[in-house]
Amino acid sequence: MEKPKDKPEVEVSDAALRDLVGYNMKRAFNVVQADLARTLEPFGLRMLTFSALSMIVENPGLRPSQLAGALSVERANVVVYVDQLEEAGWVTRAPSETDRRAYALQCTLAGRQVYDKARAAVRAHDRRMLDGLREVEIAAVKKALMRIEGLG
Amino acid sequence: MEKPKDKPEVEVSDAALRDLVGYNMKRAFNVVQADLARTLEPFGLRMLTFSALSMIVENPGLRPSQLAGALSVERANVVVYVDQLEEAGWVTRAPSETDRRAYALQCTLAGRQVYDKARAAVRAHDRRMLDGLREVEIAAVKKALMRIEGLG
DNA sequence: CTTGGGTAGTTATGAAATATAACTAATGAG
DNA sequence: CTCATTAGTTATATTTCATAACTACCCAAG
Repeated sequence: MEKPKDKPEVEVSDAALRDLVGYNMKRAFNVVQADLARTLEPFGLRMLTFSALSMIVENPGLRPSQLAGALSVERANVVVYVDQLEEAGWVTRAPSETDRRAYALQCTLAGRQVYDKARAAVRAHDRRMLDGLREVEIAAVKKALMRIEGLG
Repeated sequence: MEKPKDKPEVEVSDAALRDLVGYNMKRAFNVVQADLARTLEPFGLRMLTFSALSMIVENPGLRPSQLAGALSVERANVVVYVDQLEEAGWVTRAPSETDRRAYALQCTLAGRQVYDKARAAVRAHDRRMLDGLREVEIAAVKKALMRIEGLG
């Protein structure tokens, strides 16, 4: 049997995987995720705490279980996000008027201020990620992504 | 001060996040990842072990450190993937001819067979994810994803 | 040849994200 | 009132991924 040669200098090919949109999506998303984390870090936010804060700003009085549904995460994990946002003084847990088990999540003035700044930074990050793409291409990407999401 | 109302029945809006391509990408990728995991599970493969196997099939004699670079993961994690592939009898660690520290990764006949079947299933999964999109749109998505990846 | 800095693979470990199970308190239908 | 269900929480397990340190080895300078 002939010995297997190793490839110390030759370029590694991933052509078979490149065919797959999922592979390209994972690699692109890794880049986006890393850049977004760097973008949010100065604000003391992470991807999911920023998303949660955004949801609370957009939907005042939102309840944790609704937040879990909107973010597609478990209720148990939402507790951690809200804890962090509450400790930072950006979100409050007000008692619900209609259900004594539930809370109405509200964002504070400080929360609104950090959100506005973080949102501007995130939008700049998003534009950076799309740099060099034409509007029609961006639209195609958004449409495709939302269609894919709808399959799940 | 007026009491905060909660929103027990109203639909939760994520419009601010929907503007961001990164948010749409994360949600779409979650769907893709879940479907891919279901697709690979019957073969005893996961996303990264399938990717590793594909790389080894495409690049016989590949070395673990090269595999780490190609997959953008740490060398230490590659050990785990190769361990799994080796235990399943799909990949062998042959001694390198040129460097006694290194291994030349080879896929076995059984490895090639499971790869061919898994690859067909993954390609079907990929087509399923793109169902309803036109060729031009798919091309735009691929181009955009590769461009975004190039920023990292 | 020898010596020292760097590299390949491995191991052990830690950090972070995410999921599961069980608990308390409250709701709401019958 | 009773009881199955739900909201929020807690504790815990799992998984993923990165870091540090180790051995064996390579290689180039002296």
